[in-house]
Amino acid sequence: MQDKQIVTPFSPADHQHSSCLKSVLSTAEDCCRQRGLRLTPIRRRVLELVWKNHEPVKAYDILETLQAEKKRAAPPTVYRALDFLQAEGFVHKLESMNAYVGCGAPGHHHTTQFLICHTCGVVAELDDIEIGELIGNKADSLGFKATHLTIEIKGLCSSCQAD
Amino acid sequence: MQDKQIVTPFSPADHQHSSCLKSVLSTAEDCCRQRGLRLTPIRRRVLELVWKNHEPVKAYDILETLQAEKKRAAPPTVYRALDFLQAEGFVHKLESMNAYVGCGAPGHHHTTQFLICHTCGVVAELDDIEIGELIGNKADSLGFKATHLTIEIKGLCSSCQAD
DNA sequence: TATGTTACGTTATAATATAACATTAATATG
DNA sequence: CATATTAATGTTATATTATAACGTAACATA
Repeated sequence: MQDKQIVTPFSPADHQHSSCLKSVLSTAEDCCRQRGLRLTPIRRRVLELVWKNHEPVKAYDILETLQAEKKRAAPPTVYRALDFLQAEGFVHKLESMNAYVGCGAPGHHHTTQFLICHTCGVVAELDDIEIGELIGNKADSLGFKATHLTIEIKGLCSSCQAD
Repeated sequence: MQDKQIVTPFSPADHQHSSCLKSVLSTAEDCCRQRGLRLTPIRRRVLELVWKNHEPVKAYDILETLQAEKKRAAPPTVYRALDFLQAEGFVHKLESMNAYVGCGAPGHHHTTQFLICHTCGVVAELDDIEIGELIGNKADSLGFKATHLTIEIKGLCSSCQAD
Protein backbone atom coordinates (compact mmCIF):
# COMPACT_ATOMS: atom_id res chain seq x y z
CA MET A 1 0.00 0.00 0.00
CA GLN A 2 2.64 2.42 1.10
CA ASP A 3 4.85 1.09 -1.66
CA LYS A 4 2.32 2.02 -4.27
CA GLN A 5 3.24 5.62 -3.57
CA ILE A 6 6.74 5.03 -4.79
CA VAL A 7 6.94 5.30 -8.53
CA THR A 8 10.72 5.07 -8.85
CA PRO A 9 12.48 3.91 -5.67
CA PHE A 10 16.04 4.65 -4.73
CA SER A 11 17.62 1.62 -6.30
CA PRO A 12 18.72 -1.22 -4.07
CA ALA A 13 22.31 -2.42 -4.30
CA ASP A 14 21.29 -5.34 -6.47
CA HIS A 15 19.34 -3.26 -8.97
CA GLN A 16 19.67 -4.75 -12.44
CA HIS A 17 19.49 -1.70 -14.56
CA SER A 18 19.57 -3.41 -17.91
CA SER A 19 16.29 -5.19 -17.25
CA CYS A 20 14.84 -2.02 -15.75
CA LEU A 21 15.74 -0.21 -18.95
CA LYS A 22 14.33 -2.97 -21.11
CA SER A 23 10.99 -2.85 -19.41
CA VAL A 24 10.87 0.93 -19.62
CA LEU A 25 11.43 0.82 -23.35
CA SER A 26 8.91 -1.87 -23.99
CA THR A 27 6.31 -0.03 -21.95
CA ALA A 28 6.97 3.08 -24.00
CA GLU A 29 6.61 1.11 -27.19
CA ASP A 30 3.30 -0.33 -26.05
CA CYS A 31 1.98 3.07 -25.04
CA CYS A 32 2.93 4.58 -28.35
CA ARG A 33 1.38 1.75 -30.28
CA GLN A 34 -1.85 2.12 -28.33
CA ARG A 35 -1.88 5.85 -28.84
CA GLY A 36 -0.99 5.73 -32.50
CA LEU A 37 2.27 7.56 -31.93
CA ARG A 38 5.69 6.88 -33.35
CA LEU A 39 8.54 6.02 -31.04
CA THR A 40 11.11 6.82 -33.70
CA PRO A 41 14.73 5.72 -33.37
CA ILE A 42 15.74 9.16 -32.13
CA ARG A 43 12.98 9.31 -29.56
CA ARG A 44 13.72 5.81 -28.43
CA ARG A 45 17.41 6.52 -28.13
CA VAL A 46 16.84 9.72 -26.18
CA LEU A 47 14.53 7.87 -23.81
CA GLU A 48 17.23 5.26 -23.36
CA LEU A 49 19.82 7.94 -22.63
CA VAL A 50 17.57 9.67 -20.11
CA TRP A 51 17.30 6.29 -18.43
CA LYS A 52 21.03 5.68 -18.61
CA ASN A 53 20.83 5.56 -14.83
CA HIS A 54 18.59 6.91 -12.11
CA GLU A 55 20.14 10.34 -12.10
CA PRO A 56 19.06 13.51 -13.83
CA VAL A 57 20.47 13.83 -17.33
CA LYS A 58 21.21 17.12 -19.08
CA ALA A 59 19.99 17.82 -22.60
CA TYR A 60 23.44 18.70 -23.89
CA ASP A 61 24.91 15.50 -22.51
CA ILE A 62 22.36 13.58 -24.53
CA LEU A 63 23.30 15.69 -27.53
CA GLU A 64 26.99 14.88 -27.11
CA THR A 65 26.27 11.20 -26.96
CA LEU A 66 24.09 11.31 -30.05
CA GLN A 67 26.74 13.23 -31.95
CA ALA A 68 29.42 10.83 -30.83
CA GLU A 69 27.49 7.84 -32.01
CA LYS A 70 25.67 8.90 -35.13
CA LYS A 71 26.25 12.51 -36.00
CA ARG A 72 23.47 14.55 -37.46
CA ALA A 73 22.15 15.84 -34.18
CA ALA A 74 21.67 19.44 -33.15
CA PRO A 75 19.99 20.94 -30.08
CA PRO A 76 16.53 20.79 -31.67
CA THR A 77 17.00 17.08 -32.22
CA VAL A 78 17.25 16.54 -28.49
CA TYR A 79 14.73 19.10 -27.36
CA ARG A 80 12.11 17.83 -29.77
CA ALA A 81 12.57 14.30 -28.57
CA LEU A 82 12.44 15.44 -24.95
CA ASP A 83 9.30 17.46 -25.66
CA PHE A 84 7.63 14.41 -27.14
CA LEU A 85 8.71 12.17 -24.28
CA GLN A 86 7.52 14.68 -21.70
CA ALA A 87 4.20 15.18 -23.45
CA GLU A 88 3.64 11.44 -23.41
CA GLY A 89 4.71 11.16 -19.80
CA PHE A 90 7.80 9.04 -20.38
CA VAL A 91 10.15 11.65 -19.05
CA HIS A 92 9.97 14.42 -16.48
CA LYS A 93 11.92 17.61 -16.26
CA LEU A 94 13.47 18.57 -12.93
CA GLU A 95 12.90 22.28 -12.97
CA SER A 96 15.34 23.04 -10.22
CA MET A 97 18.17 21.35 -12.13
CA ASN A 98 17.34 21.87 -15.78
CA ALA A 99 17.68 18.15 -16.20
CA TYR A 100 15.55 15.21 -17.14
CA VAL A 101 14.66 11.88 -15.56
CA GLY A 102 12.70 8.91 -16.77
CA CYS A 103 9.17 8.45 -15.46
CA GLY A 104 8.67 5.34 -13.38
CA ALA A 105 4.99 5.04 -14.22
CA PRO A 106 4.54 5.92 -17.87
CA GLY A 107 1.03 5.55 -19.11
CA HIS A 108 -0.52 6.15 -15.71
CA HIS A 109 -1.94 9.46 -14.65
CA HIS A 110 -0.34 10.36 -11.35
CA THR A 111 0.92 13.15 -9.16
CA THR A 112 4.65 13.57 -9.02
CA GLN A 113 7.11 14.44 -6.30
CA PHE A 114 10.84 14.00 -6.60
CA LEU A 115 13.38 13.19 -3.93
CA ILE A 116 16.84 14.17 -5.11
CA CYS A 117 19.95 13.17 -3.20
CA HIS A 118 22.49 15.96 -3.46
CA THR A 119 25.32 13.63 -2.62
CA CYS A 120 24.89 10.71 -5.00
CA GLY A 121 22.52 12.47 -7.38
CA VAL A 122 19.99 9.67 -7.43
CA VAL A 123 16.34 10.57 -7.86
CA ALA A 124 13.25 8.82 -6.53
CA GLU A 125 9.81 9.59 -7.86
CA LEU A 126 6.75 9.47 -5.63
CA ASP A 127 3.06 9.54 -6.35
CA ASP A 128 1.80 10.49 -2.95
CA ILE A 129 -1.91 11.19 -3.03
CA GLU A 130 -1.89 12.85 0.37
CA ILE A 131 0.65 15.44 -0.64
CA GLY A 132 -1.19 16.20 -3.83
CA GLU A 133 -4.52 16.43 -2.01
CA LEU A 134 -3.26 18.52 0.85
CA ILE A 135 -1.77 21.04 -1.53
CA GLY A 136 -4.87 21.00 -3.70
CA ASN A 137 -7.05 21.66 -0.66
CA LYS A 138 -4.86 24.43 0.67
CA ALA A 139 -4.92 26.09 -2.71
CA ASP A 140 -8.70 25.62 -2.93
CA SER A 141 -9.19 27.29 0.42
CA LEU A 142 -7.52 30.36 -1.04
CA GLY A 143 -9.74 30.22 -4.09
CA PHE A 144 -6.86 29.02 -6.25
CA LYS A 145 -7.44 26.21 -8.76
CA ALA A 146 -4.19 24.30 -8.99
CA THR A 147 -3.49 22.69 -12.33
CA HIS A 148 0.16 21.78 -12.17
CA LEU A 149 2.48 21.08 -9.26
CA THR A 150 6.26 21.20 -9.18
CA ILE A 151 7.54 19.41 -6.09
CA GLU A 152 11.25 18.74 -5.84
CA ILE A 153 12.78 17.74 -2.56
CA LYS A 154 16.53 17.84 -2.10
CA GLY A 155 18.33 16.07 0.67
CA LEU A 156 20.29 12.99 1.64
CA CYS A 157 19.19 9.52 0.69
CA SER A 158 19.55 6.76 3.24
CA SER A 159 22.65 5.21 1.79
CA CYS A 160 24.42 8.55 1.67
CA GLN A 161 23.50 9.18 5.30
CA ALA A 162 25.12 5.88 6.18
CA ASP A 163 28.43 6.87 4.59
CA MET B 1 -4.39 31.78 12.27
CA GLN B 2 -5.05 30.55 8.79
CA ASP B 3 -3.88 33.89 7.51
CA LYS B 4 -0.52 33.48 9.15
CA GLN B 5 0.21 30.86 6.54
CA ILE B 6 0.04 33.43 3.82
CA VAL B 7 3.30 35.23 3.42
CA THR B 8 2.44 37.19 0.29
CA PRO B 9 -1.27 37.18 -0.55
CA PHE B 10 -2.76 37.67 -3.97
CA SER B 11 -3.17 41.41 -3.79
CA PRO B 12 -6.61 42.84 -3.24
CA ALA B 13 -7.92 45.37 -5.72
CA ASP B 14 -7.04 48.24 -3.42
CA HIS B 15 -3.46 47.14 -2.86
CA GLN B 16 -1.21 50.18 -2.47
CA HIS B 17 1.99 48.90 -3.91
CA SER B 18 4.09 51.93 -3.17
CA SER B 19 3.66 51.51 0.56
CA CYS B 20 4.16 47.76 0.22
CA LEU B 21 7.45 48.44 -1.53
CA LYS B 22 8.48 51.01 1.03
CA SER B 23 7.98 48.61 3.88
CA VAL B 24 9.84 45.83 2.04
CA LEU B 25 12.84 48.09 1.54
CA SER B 26 12.92 49.34 5.07
CA THR B 27 12.69 45.79 6.42
CA ALA B 28 15.61 44.81 4.23
CA GLU B 29 17.58 47.77 5.47
CA ASP B 30 16.87 46.83 9.07
CA CYS B 31 17.86 43.21 8.50
CA CYS B 32 21.10 44.20 6.86
CA ARG B 33 21.96 46.63 9.61
CA GLN B 34 21.31 43.96 12.23
CA ARG B 35 23.39 41.41 10.34
CA GLY B 36 26.24 43.78 9.58
CA LEU B 37 25.63 43.54 5.84
CA ARG B 38 25.63 46.23 3.21
CA LEU B 39 22.48 46.90 1.26
CA THR B 40 24.39 48.78 -1.42
CA PRO B 41 22.65 50.99 -3.98
CA ILE B 42 22.78 48.24 -6.58
CA ARG B 43 21.39 45.62 -4.23
CA ARG B 44 18.71 47.96 -3.04
CA ARG B 45 17.74 48.88 -6.57
CA VAL B 46 17.61 45.24 -7.68
CA LEU B 47 15.41 44.41 -4.71
CA GLU B 48 13.16 47.29 -5.69
CA LEU B 49 12.98 46.03 -9.26
CA VAL B 50 12.16 42.48 -8.16
CA TRP B 51 9.34 44.03 -6.17
CA LYS B 52 8.20 46.19 -9.05
CA ASN B 53 4.95 44.23 -8.76
CA HIS B 54 3.83 40.87 -7.46
CA GLU B 55 4.88 38.98 -10.53
CA PRO B 56 8.04 37.04 -11.27
CA VAL B 57 10.80 39.20 -12.71
CA LYS B 58 13.51 37.99 -15.08
CA ALA B 59 17.18 38.73 -14.47
CA TYR B 60 17.70 40.22 -17.90
CA ASP B 61 14.73 42.54 -17.50
CA ILE B 62 16.35 43.88 -14.38
CA LEU B 63 19.56 44.27 -16.32
CA GLU B 64 17.85 46.23 -19.06
CA THR B 65 16.33 48.58 -16.56
CA LEU B 66 19.64 49.15 -14.82
CA GLN B 67 21.35 49.84 -18.11
CA ALA B 68 18.60 52.22 -19.15
CA GLU B 69 18.86 54.21 -15.99
CA LYS B 70 22.51 54.21 -15.03
CA LYS B 71 24.70 52.25 -17.40
CA ARG B 72 27.61 50.22 -16.09
CA ALA B 73 25.66 47.04 -15.55
CA ALA B 74 26.45 43.62 -16.96
CA PRO B 75 24.93 40.22 -16.22
CA PRO B 76 27.16 39.66 -13.19
CA THR B 77 25.93 42.91 -11.70
CA VAL B 78 22.43 41.52 -11.57
CA TYR B 79 23.24 37.94 -10.68
CA ARG B 80 25.50 39.00 -7.83
CA ALA B 81 22.82 41.21 -6.40
CA LEU B 82 20.23 38.45 -6.80
CA ASP B 83 22.57 35.97 -5.13
CA PHE B 84 23.00 38.28 -2.19
CA LEU B 85 19.29 38.95 -1.91
CA GLN B 86 18.49 35.24 -2.11
CA ALA B 87 21.12 34.33 0.45
CA GLU B 88 19.62 36.85 2.86
CA GLY B 89 16.11 35.66 2.13
CA PHE B 90 14.85 38.88 0.56
CA VAL B 91 14.16 37.27 -2.77
CA HIS B 92 13.22 33.80 -3.98
CA LYS B 93 13.87 32.17 -7.30
CA LEU B 94 10.99 30.42 -9.04
CA GLU B 95 12.80 27.42 -10.48
CA SER B 96 10.07 26.52 -12.89
CA MET B 97 10.20 29.95 -14.49
CA ASN B 98 13.78 31.10 -14.14
CA ALA B 99 12.44 34.21 -12.52
CA TYR B 100 12.57 35.97 -9.20
CA VAL B 101 10.03 37.25 -6.69
CA GLY B 102 10.35 39.23 -3.52
CA CYS B 103 9.99 37.39 -0.24
CA GLY B 104 7.00 38.42 1.84
CA ALA B 105 8.60 37.48 5.15
CA PRO B 106 12.24 38.51 4.99
CA GLY B 107 14.12 37.91 8.16
CA HIS B 108 11.89 35.05 9.25
CA HIS B 109 12.79 31.45 8.81
CA HIS B 110 9.91 29.77 7.04
CA THR B 111 8.87 27.12 4.57
CA THR B 112 7.90 28.34 1.16
CA GLN B 113 5.27 27.37 -1.34
CA PHE B 114 4.31 29.46 -4.32
CA LEU B 115 0.97 29.78 -6.05
CA ILE B 116 1.42 31.15 -9.53
CA CYS B 117 -1.49 32.25 -11.66
CA HIS B 118 -0.78 31.40 -15.26
CA THR B 119 -3.29 33.93 -16.49
CA CYS B 120 -2.38 37.13 -14.67
CA GLY B 121 1.07 36.01 -13.58
CA VAL B 122 0.62 37.03 -9.99
CA VAL B 123 2.39 35.02 -7.32
CA ALA B 124 1.35 34.30 -3.75
CA GLU B 125 3.78 32.93 -1.21
CA LEU B 126 2.67 30.54 1.51
CA ASP B 127 4.31 29.29 4.65
CA ASP B 128 2.17 26.29 5.30
CA ILE B 129 3.57 24.22 8.11
CA GLU B 130 1.36 21.24 7.32
CA ILE B 131 2.66 20.93 3.79
CA GLY B 132 6.22 21.20 4.93
CA GLU B 133 5.67 18.66 7.70
CA LEU B 134 3.79 16.17 5.60
CA ILE B 135 6.51 16.19 2.99
CA GLY B 136 9.19 15.99 5.62
CA ASN B 137 7.47 12.99 7.20
CA LYS B 138 6.93 11.20 3.92
CA ALA B 139 10.57 11.66 3.08
CA ASP B 140 11.58 10.50 6.56
CA SER B 141 9.57 7.33 6.18
CA LEU B 142 11.69 6.52 3.15
CA GLY B 143 14.86 7.22 5.07
CA PHE B 144 15.40 10.46 3.17
CA LYS B 145 16.50 13.59 5.05
CA ALA B 146 14.96 16.53 3.24
CA THR B 147 16.95 19.74 3.40
CA HIS B 148 15.40 21.91 0.73
CA LEU B 149 11.96 21.95 -0.83
CA THR B 150 10.90 23.45 -4.14
CA ILE B 151 7.12 23.73 -4.27
CA GLU B 152 5.59 25.72 -7.10
CA ILE B 153 1.92 25.44 -7.84
CA LYS B 154 0.54 26.76 -11.09
CA GLY B 155 -3.11 27.40 -11.67
CA LEU B 156 -5.81 30.04 -11.76
CA CYS B 157 -6.19 32.64 -9.05
CA SER B 158 -9.66 33.53 -7.88
CA SER B 159 -9.95 36.77 -9.78
CA CYS B 160 -8.91 35.11 -13.02
CA GLN B 161 -11.51 32.39 -12.49
CA ALA B 162 -14.13 35.10 -12.19
CA ASP B 163 -13.23 36.61 -15.55
C1' DT C 1 0.79 8.13 -57.34
C1' DA C 2 -0.58 12.44 -55.43
C1' DT C 3 -1.34 14.76 -51.15
C1' DG C 4 -1.15 16.06 -46.58
C1' DT C 5 1.08 15.47 -42.29
C1' DT C 6 4.66 14.41 -39.13
C1' DA C 7 9.35 14.12 -38.10
C1' DC C 8 13.87 15.55 -38.92
C1' DG C 9 17.99 18.44 -40.74
C1' DT C 10 20.16 22.74 -40.53
C1' DT C 11 21.48 27.33 -39.43
C1' DA C 12 21.09 30.84 -36.58
C1' DT C 13 20.12 33.05 -32.44
C1' DA C 14 17.78 33.88 -27.99
C1' DA C 15 17.76 33.45 -23.06
C1' DT C 16 19.94 32.26 -18.79
C1' DA C 17 24.08 32.12 -16.09
C1' DT C 18 29.04 31.94 -14.61
C1' DA C 19 34.37 32.27 -14.79
C1' DA C 20 38.17 35.00 -14.25
C1' DC C 21 40.60 38.85 -13.35
C1' DA C 22 41.11 44.03 -12.79
C1' DT C 23 39.57 48.02 -10.20
C1' DT C 24 37.33 50.67 -6.75
C1' DA C 25 35.13 51.47 -2.37
C1' DA C 26 34.48 50.47 2.43
C1' DT C 27 36.27 48.92 6.64
C1' DA C 28 39.59 47.76 9.95
C1' DT C 29 43.96 48.29 12.15
C1' DG C 30 48.46 50.14 13.31
C1' DC D 1 45.71 59.53 9.27
C1' DA D 2 47.90 55.96 6.49
C1' DT D 3 47.80 51.77 5.00
C1' DA D 4 46.36 46.95 4.84
C1' DT D 5 42.53 44.12 4.12
C1' DT D 6 38.27 42.81 2.61
C1' DA D 7 34.11 43.38 0.14
C1' DA D 8 31.87 44.98 -3.80
C1' DT D 9 31.84 46.20 -8.42
C1' DG D 10 33.59 46.64 -13.38
C1' DT D 11 34.72 44.24 -17.43
C1' DT D 12 35.44 40.82 -20.88
C1' DA D 13 34.64 36.56 -22.24
C1' DT D 14 32.29 32.38 -22.39
C1' DA D 15 29.35 28.50 -20.76
C1' DT D 16 24.85 26.55 -20.56
C1' DT D 17 20.08 25.99 -21.75
C1' DA D 18 16.62 26.54 -25.21
C1' DT D 19 13.95 28.07 -29.37
C1' DA D 20 12.87 30.23 -34.09
C1' DA D 21 12.53 29.56 -38.74
C1' DC D 22 12.63 27.29 -42.75
C1' DG D 23 13.79 23.49 -45.81
C1' DT D 24 13.73 18.33 -46.65
C1' DA D 25 12.53 13.61 -46.05
C1' DA D 26 9.61 9.88 -44.43
C1' DC D 27 5.19 8.10 -43.72
C1' DA D 28 0.18 7.52 -44.17
C1' DT D 29 -3.70 7.26 -46.85
C1' DA D 30 -6.97 8.54 -50.47
